Amino acid sequence: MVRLADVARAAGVSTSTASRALSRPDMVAAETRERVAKAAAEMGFTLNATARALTTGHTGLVGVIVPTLANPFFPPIVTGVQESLTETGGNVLLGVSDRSEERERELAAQLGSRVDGLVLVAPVSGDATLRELAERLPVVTVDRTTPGLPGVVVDTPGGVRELMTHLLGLGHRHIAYLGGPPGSWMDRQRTRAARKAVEDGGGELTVLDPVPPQVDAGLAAAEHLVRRAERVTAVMAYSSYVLLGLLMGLRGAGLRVPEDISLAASDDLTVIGMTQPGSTALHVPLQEAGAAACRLVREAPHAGERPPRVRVPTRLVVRGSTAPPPEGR
Amino acid sequence: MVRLADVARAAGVSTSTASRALSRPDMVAAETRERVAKAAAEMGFTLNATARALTTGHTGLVGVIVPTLANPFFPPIVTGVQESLTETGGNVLLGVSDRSEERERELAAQLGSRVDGLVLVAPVSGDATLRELAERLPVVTVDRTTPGLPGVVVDTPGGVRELMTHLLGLGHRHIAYLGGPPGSWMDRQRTRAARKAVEDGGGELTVLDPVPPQVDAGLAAAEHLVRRAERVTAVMAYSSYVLLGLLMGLRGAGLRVPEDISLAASDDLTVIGMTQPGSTALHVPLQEAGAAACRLVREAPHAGERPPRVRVPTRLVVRGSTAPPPEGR
DNA sequence: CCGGTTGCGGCAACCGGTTGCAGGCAAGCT
DNA sequence: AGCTTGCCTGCAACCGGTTGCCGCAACCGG
Repeated sequence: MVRLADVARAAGVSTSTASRALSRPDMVAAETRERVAKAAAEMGFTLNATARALTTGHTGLVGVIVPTLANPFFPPIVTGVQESLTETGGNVLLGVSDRSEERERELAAQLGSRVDGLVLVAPVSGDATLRELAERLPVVTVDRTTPGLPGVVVDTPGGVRELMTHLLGLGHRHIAYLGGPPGSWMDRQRTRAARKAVEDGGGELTVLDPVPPQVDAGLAAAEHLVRRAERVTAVMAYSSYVLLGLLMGLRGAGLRVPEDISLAASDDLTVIGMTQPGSTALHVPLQEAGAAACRLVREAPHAGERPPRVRVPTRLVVRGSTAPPPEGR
Repeated sequence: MVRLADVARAAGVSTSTASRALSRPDMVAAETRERVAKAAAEMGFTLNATARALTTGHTGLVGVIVPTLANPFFPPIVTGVQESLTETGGNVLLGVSDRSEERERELAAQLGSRVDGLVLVAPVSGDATLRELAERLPVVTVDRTTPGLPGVVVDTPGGVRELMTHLLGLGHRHIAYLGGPPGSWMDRQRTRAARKAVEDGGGELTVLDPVPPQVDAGLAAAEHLVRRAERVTAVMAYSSYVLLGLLMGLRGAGLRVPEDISLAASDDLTVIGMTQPGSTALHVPLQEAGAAACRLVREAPHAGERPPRVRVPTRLVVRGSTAPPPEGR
């Protein structure tokens, strides 16, 4: 392994000069700089990032701890961080917590001494633990807030409102929300936002029983819906998978989408844009959320009295599954 | 930031002893060891991974470079590496190449000096570039082989054979393969394997025009299929999305799955297990592939004359979408 | 009772860079 | 011409651990 000292010798300068020639070019005469650069290139030299990190105190790495990569919700967040980091040559040090608090803590400890900051996505640890962690290095949470810590959240309530406004604008008055997962905090948020938006718009919201995020759940709900189809003219499903089931089930019962009934989802997995017709959905800008988190980490205001909060807006993607209700409804 | 020297002082020993007490416990008297451990715990001390890496020469990190995280194919591979690494307290340093050769090279250079080895997933760089890289640190490719380098590949041809054998065993004789993406090397592999398996089994394979991995493509193909439905009794689609389209399209045309026609896919995205009935598919053990790659990297035989190759077998998951053909076919 | 082991702990060099400080030199100023 | 100024460069300390080697003390057997 060729070291900086070797390059320096080859270029006939001291290691300090070689170091400066490579990392602070403006501090070195042009001619010297080029001699060093040439020698480095010829010898295939790269600065050793570890050694560099040791002296400078920062590594250029950001740790990202996610619950899992199996849920399509999380990879885009990682991508967002990575992308934002690329601008400055940084990289992502990944941790997967499997939603275990112990593992999360362990990962934070492991990564802590290698990174410039930590992005915790939907962390399971308690507020106190997180705050303690934040005393040692910059920490930002995503999709969760902790008093005293900077955080990034997606404005789902705002998005739900926009989606409902879209449906109301098309003329729908009887709208159903098929929510879930049962008992989830997020679901309550969505339900509340949906109800308020629909009622403010002069409509009526039917809140169906919450279901798990699976296609069968949508199929079952479709059956249930068919009976009340003469009243409900539009359905918002909270999950793309559920929407898929709904779509299949309603079709199976002979209903047309969107002519007889409109469908929309409050997330936007790839598959949903590929149905026929494409389904209207709430695009959740997870990648931007990741990038925002990365920026917050690097601005590194550690813990402050008014930690910065970023709320990233969703975007309504109108595809073919929503249309005005049938005549006379 | 509390350093080892501080702990040592608090415990009344030298830093060397403190170091050994923490990293090589058996070299130190039990009583001393405990005194150090206690001091470390009280002061909230953690060994600085960067400094440690500098002296020991290994970091405990493995770099994983993937083309993207947006394709559901790749995250499981990363998870596999991560999981295999967890056993020894290692972590994953992630790179996303966006399928750009330049970016890939850049990432390899950046990560190279921070990791103990590199897992390149479906790399786009040429063989020569990869071999050159492998001279500097252990490199393993996944889903691609390069002469002289260790690699992990998924045995898709073997899987396709198994899937076809399953269909033949059910009694199907006229089977169609709906492949793609057009022009892909992998598709040719699958086509060849499928043809051989079906013909060996006394059946007849219809190779449909390759399509892009999208639901609409499946819908369109379904229409096409309906006309020849009296001949073909089973279809293997190369992509879950395509299968989904097929399923919708065939149902729309009044055919029942699996009573009238059997469907199967040669990959196994989450959504496919959630159709009604669940779809038979070839489970591709991406996570195991990642874990295998990680093991290879750490055995670190660098480049050798007979670099180790791991071929991970697929697993046929029989769900409800395949059944014997209708009577008399 | 003595020399030889054995076990434990400390000294100091080292990993591969970075950086504060000071010296050397040439150009600029009076 | 003499002195200041400013630009480059080198010296050496340092980042935070690890580890080869040596010394010391206790313990062993003869």
